[in-house]
Amino acid sequence: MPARTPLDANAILAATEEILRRHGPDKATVVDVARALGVSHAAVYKHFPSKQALREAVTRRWLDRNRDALAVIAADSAVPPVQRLRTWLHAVLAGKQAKIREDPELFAAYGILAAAHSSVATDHVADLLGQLTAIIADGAADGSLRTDDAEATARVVFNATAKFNHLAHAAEWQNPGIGAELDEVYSLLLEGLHAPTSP
Amino acid sequence: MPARTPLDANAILAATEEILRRHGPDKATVVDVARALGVSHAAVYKHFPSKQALREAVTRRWLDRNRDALAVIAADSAVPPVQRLRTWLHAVLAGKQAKIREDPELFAAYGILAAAHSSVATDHVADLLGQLTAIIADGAADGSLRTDDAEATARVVFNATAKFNHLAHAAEWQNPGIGAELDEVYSLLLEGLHAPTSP
DNA sequence: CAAGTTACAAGTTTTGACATCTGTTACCAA
DNA sequence: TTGGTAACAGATGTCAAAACTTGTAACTTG
Repeated sequence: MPARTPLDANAILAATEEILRRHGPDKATVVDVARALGVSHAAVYKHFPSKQALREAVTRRWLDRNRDALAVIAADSAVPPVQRLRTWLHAVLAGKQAKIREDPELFAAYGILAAAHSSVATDHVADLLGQLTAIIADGAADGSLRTDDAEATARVVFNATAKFNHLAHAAEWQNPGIGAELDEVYSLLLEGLHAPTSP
Repeated sequence: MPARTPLDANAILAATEEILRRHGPDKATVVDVARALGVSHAAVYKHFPSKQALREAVTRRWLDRNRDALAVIAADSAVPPVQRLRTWLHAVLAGKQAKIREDPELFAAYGILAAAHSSVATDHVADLLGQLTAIIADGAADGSLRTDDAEATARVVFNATAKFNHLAHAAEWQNPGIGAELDEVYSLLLEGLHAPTSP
C-alpha cells in the first residue's frame, strides 16, 4: 500500500520536532515519528540514513531559524555598529531565553542533541561568529571600533560573552539580573579596564 | 567491639575521597566508606548527619584547597595588580586543568557534587570574587586600574571569563589554545574595544 | 558518656525476563 | 526507479521482584 500523501524530508522533520516536544529527547523514537506520519518506520529510513542523522537535521533546522533571525540584526546597516553589537549580543541571549520559556522540553531536547552531535553545534557557532565578525568589521570601517583583525576580535567577544551565549549556562539565564550582567560585560569590553596612560 | 584507632572527621573525608575516586559519585555509598575505614556505616553517621552533609564537606574541602592556592597569588603585593590579575585568571584555569589531568574520575565526581549542592558552589564563587575584588581594589589604589566599584568590576571580569572558570566549560579546557584565548579576553578587557574619542 | 555496635523500616537501585527500538534486507507497486 | 511494506537480528529499554542503601534506634563497652 503506497502512501497517499508523498512523504518528504520536511514533513518528517516537522513530525520529529512534534514528537520531540511531546516525548522528550530520550523517549522520542523513529517508530513514534513514523506512526505520527502514518507510515512504517522503514519509510523514514529511506529519507534519513540513521536516527542520529534525523536528529542532527532537526537540530540544524532549529539552530538555523535562530541564526536567520540574528542575521537580520547583524546586517542592519541603519544601526551604528556599536549599538548593533549590543543589540545582537542581547538578541542571542533573548532568543534562547524565549525558547526556554515557550517550550522547556523542546529546549532541553535540543540542548542534548546539540551537545551530542558537535558538528551541528560548531557549525552554528561558526555562523554566529560570521555575523559578529561582520558587525565588528563595520565598526572598524566607520572608525567606531578598534581592531586589527575583525574575525579574531569576534572570537574574543564571543568567548567573553560565553556566559550569555553558551547552552551550558542555560540554567543561569532564568536569573532576572542576567540582562544587566550582559550589559556590564558589554560595557567593560567596549571601554576597557586600564586607566588612561595620559589622563 | 570499639574502634582501635579513633575515627575522626578528617579520616572519614579522606576515605570518602578515595571511594569517590574509585567508584564515582553515583556508586559511592556510605557503607563503602565505612568498610574502607573498618567500621560500621552507623559510625560514620555519628560524625556526619547525612550522606549529603558528608558529600558537601568533602566537596568543600576540595574547593578550599584550590581557593587557598589562589589566595596566595591574589595577595602577593610584590606583583603589580595588572600582572597579578592576569596570573590569577590563568591560575584559576590551570588549577582546574591540573585536576582534570591528574584524576579525571575525581574531577568529574566533584563537578557533579558541586553542581548538586549549590550552596557549596556559590560559597566558592563568593570566595573567588573576594580575591578578585582585592586585586582590582589594589589596582584602583595604585592608579593602574579604572573602576568605580571594585566588587562590581570583579563580578564583571568573572562573568567575562566564565569560559575559563566555570565547570560547565571543563570539556573545552582540553583544547591546547585555551590559554591563548584567555589571554585575548584578558587583553580586550584591559584595553577595550572602543576607538579613542580623540586620536 | 563517648564511640562504637547490631538490627531494622523505608526508600532506592540492581537484576533478569520480556518488550520495544534500530537498522537491514528482501520484496511490492506505480 | 522512486517510495513504500513486512519481517528480522541484535541492541536497548521497561518493569516487577530481590538486594542494597540510608537513616534511626536501642544496645554494648571502656
